Amino acid sequence: MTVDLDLDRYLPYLLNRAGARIAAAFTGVARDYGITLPMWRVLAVLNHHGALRVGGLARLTTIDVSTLSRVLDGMERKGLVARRRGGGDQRSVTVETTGAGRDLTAKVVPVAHHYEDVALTGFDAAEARALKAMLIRLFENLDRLDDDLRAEQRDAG
Amino acid sequence: MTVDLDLDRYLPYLLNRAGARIAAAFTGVARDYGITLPMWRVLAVLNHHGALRVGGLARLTTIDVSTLSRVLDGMERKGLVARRRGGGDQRSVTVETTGAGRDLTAKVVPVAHHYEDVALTGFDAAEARALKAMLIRLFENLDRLDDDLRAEQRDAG
DNA sequence: TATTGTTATACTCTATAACTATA
DNA sequence: TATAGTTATAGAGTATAACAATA
Repeated sequence: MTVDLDLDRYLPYLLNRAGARIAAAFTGVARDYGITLPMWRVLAVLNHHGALRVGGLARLTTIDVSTLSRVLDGMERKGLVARRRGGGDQRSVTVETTGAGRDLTAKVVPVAHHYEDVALTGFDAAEARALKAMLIRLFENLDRLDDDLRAEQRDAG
Repeated sequence: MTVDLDLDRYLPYLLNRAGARIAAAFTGVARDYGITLPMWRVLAVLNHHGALRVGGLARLTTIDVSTLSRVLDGMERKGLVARRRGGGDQRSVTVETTGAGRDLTAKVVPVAHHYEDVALTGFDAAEARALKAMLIRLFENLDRLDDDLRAEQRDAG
């Protein structure tokens, strides 16, 4: 080891490895149902939160707005979601699932639960809870970091 | 909520969100040093494990072999790594960092540590250890799942 | 015959910026 | 002027399969 970075205990590496594995597994599932992984993320978020504006959907799916716009194009072509302008602010676009979108979601959700169960094999309920709580704290810390970086750039620019 | 999938407690979602955030942050860092995130992953793995064959490097970076082949093309053009054929099996190609690659790694590692510290703000040492241990178990469970799926496909095909 | 790695190809995602419409 | 979303575009990653060389 030339420089001191112990990958086996380096959080971003461990997070990426686990995330890549679970994403790869679910990419296969999504394909079985004729969609991509980002499309499944959109369906899952809409299922949980109901109709959302594009910006909010982008934040909740961690998909960039411009990328999401194209993902939604594809989903509209497949008849899974519908976009409508307005709802107060006429600049905004609200996205909601169609009946077909909800049907597909209902089919995939049990598989999603199964994969989570497999991932958590050997974890007891308390451990699983603790893991999820820590992932949430991690995300919030990084969220704050993002804000700080933006503030620095604003001050510098 | 139409179907029962509580995203706020759904592990793959939480993992993806945290992973996406940390990847976005580190994509910016990598760019500051003139490389991409996958290139940084390659440098970090080579730094930790020493010279590796392409296959092993692909496994340890969670980058597909064919994708990695192109990433390495770019890194060779930048003079960060060198490939050499052989070392026993003449089909294999061994990848190692150059002096410039090691210099760059040495510059990025402190930043990597900083980002880990920020991500773990508010975690005590025991919590951080527990989180990392659980991420490793998670990965191993999914690894086994991957093997099982491959076995099923083999049996089916 | 199977495996290692590269190459071809086509597709998806990503990121920046320019643009339209509205606020 | 600023914001919401789309579109243009170029690039980077991904996946499958075909391929060359070696085992």
